[in-house]
Amino acid sequence: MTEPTLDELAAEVLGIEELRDAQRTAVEAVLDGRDALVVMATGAGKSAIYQLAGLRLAGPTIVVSPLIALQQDQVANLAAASGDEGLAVALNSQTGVGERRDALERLGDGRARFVLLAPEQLANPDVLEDLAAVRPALLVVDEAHCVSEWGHDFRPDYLRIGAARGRLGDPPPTVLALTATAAPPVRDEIVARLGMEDPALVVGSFDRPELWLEVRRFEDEDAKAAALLDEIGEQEGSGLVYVATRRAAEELAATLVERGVAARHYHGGMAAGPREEVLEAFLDGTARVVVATIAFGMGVDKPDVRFVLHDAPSSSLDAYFQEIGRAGRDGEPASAILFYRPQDLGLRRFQAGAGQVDGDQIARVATVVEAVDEPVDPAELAEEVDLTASKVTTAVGRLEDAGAVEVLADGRVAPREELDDLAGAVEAAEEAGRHRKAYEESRLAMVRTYAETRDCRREVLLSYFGDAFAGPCGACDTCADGRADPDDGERPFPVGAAVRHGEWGGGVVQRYGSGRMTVLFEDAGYRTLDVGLVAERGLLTPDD
DNA sequence: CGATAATCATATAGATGATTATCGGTGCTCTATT
Repeated sequence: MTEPTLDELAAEVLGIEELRDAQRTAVEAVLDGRDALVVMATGAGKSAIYQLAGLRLAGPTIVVSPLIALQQDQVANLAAASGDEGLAVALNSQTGVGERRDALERLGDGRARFVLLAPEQLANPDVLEDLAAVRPALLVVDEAHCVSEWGHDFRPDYLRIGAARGRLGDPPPTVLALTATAAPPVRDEIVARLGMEDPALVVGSFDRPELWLEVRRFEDEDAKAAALLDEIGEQEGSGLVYVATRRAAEELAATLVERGVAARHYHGGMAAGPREEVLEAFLDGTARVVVATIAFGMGVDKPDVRFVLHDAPSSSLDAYFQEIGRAGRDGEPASAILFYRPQDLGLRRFQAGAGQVDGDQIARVATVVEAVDEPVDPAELAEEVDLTASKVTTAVGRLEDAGAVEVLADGRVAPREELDDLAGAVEAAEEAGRHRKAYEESRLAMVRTYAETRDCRREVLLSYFGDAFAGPCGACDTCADGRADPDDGERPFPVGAAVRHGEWGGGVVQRYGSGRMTVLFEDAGYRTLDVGLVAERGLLTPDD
């Protein structure tokens, strides 16, 4: 009996008529036992990659997914596509004891091929042991940008997936990371944190030509609010409005309802019931507009979203691109308009910089870890040093970055040799914190660049993701206004060139525009320099 | 960082402006109660 080909498997089990090249490349890499990072636009069939690879591999596939709702969707999708109700199972805090035992049994004897879970599950040594026992062949990290976006303070178990992998078998399972949005430094971090070795990098096209890109600038808050309301009134079809606070979501939705717009609000402070209800209403068109915080969106696959408006800039272009990417998935024209006030970057700066700890707090945590003979539980640590759990998490993360402590698979914190020099370790941890902050600042600066550019917006956006798109695109406000400056020529280094700066170290040229060039430095993040000055003063030299 | 709520000072009773304090976004899991 011959094995079915990938195409046959895709057609018969998953109902996929034709595999795209990128999908095939990624599946084949994984089947060869090679780690892979796939960056592909939403809707391009990322799930099919792990599904196909998983069906072909000898052992079961573990899929790490950030939300329980997404895990349930995936379980249901696999069941529906294959007609096999139990092909995929989920493990989470809501799984009962019997259900859990049954799931593991099915994974063990091959009746179930996929298990969906959140990274927090991998922090539980018992779960890890149970999973290792079914000899998984593949570890998939879906929405892999969460490693970088959430791991540092919000959901630290995202940073522990790499360590968990090592306990899932010998040799450990192949790692497949999937995401729709990841600029080069985010990709590098995913690869490093997941401990991927020589990964195959599969990057699809980022451009979404059906999206109209526009930024409207305001100085006055009231003027901005009025313009936003008018725009929502004029837009036709379904749309999303992203706001920065829960309160703004509720207030704007209420104002829209007063004006006769079928609008609802959505944010993370709502109970599960109402949240689900709003999502349903948006999907079936009962709610034409949803006003939401960043809580809304992951896994929302509605093809006919006609507009995504932003009342405030996002914290990064990665986040912005993901949010506007929810429009126009049917390929029909859709609008992405940012209502921009420079002051609004302040709130995002705060939000991106949250989870900062000072030297004293780091020192207190380090002292306790150093003083205790055995690994410490973070909860005890929090009590001992009188800090909140999240502060302790951040402090531990910084110390870990500095190589001074180690977080074990069960979450306990153990000192490393470097901690003997307490002052030195604390200083290194503070430095790691400053580094992180500078990086976040530079990402926010790129949002500012996008908002304030007079060049083609599509070019700014795509170059951020390392795409060599050269404007004008003809589908953004600057191109339409004829403002987009044709590139005036002087390019001391080509895009993609490795350069070195006296203060900021090594970096890579990202893009040119309006007489300025953007360089992504390894240590200092994104920086924009004047091309004339670079040439005149020799600010940059070729590297390697 | 910036918007807003709370408090204070003034200087004589109700309100205005100045200063200070607080808040702001994403979810999992475990535990204790209804």
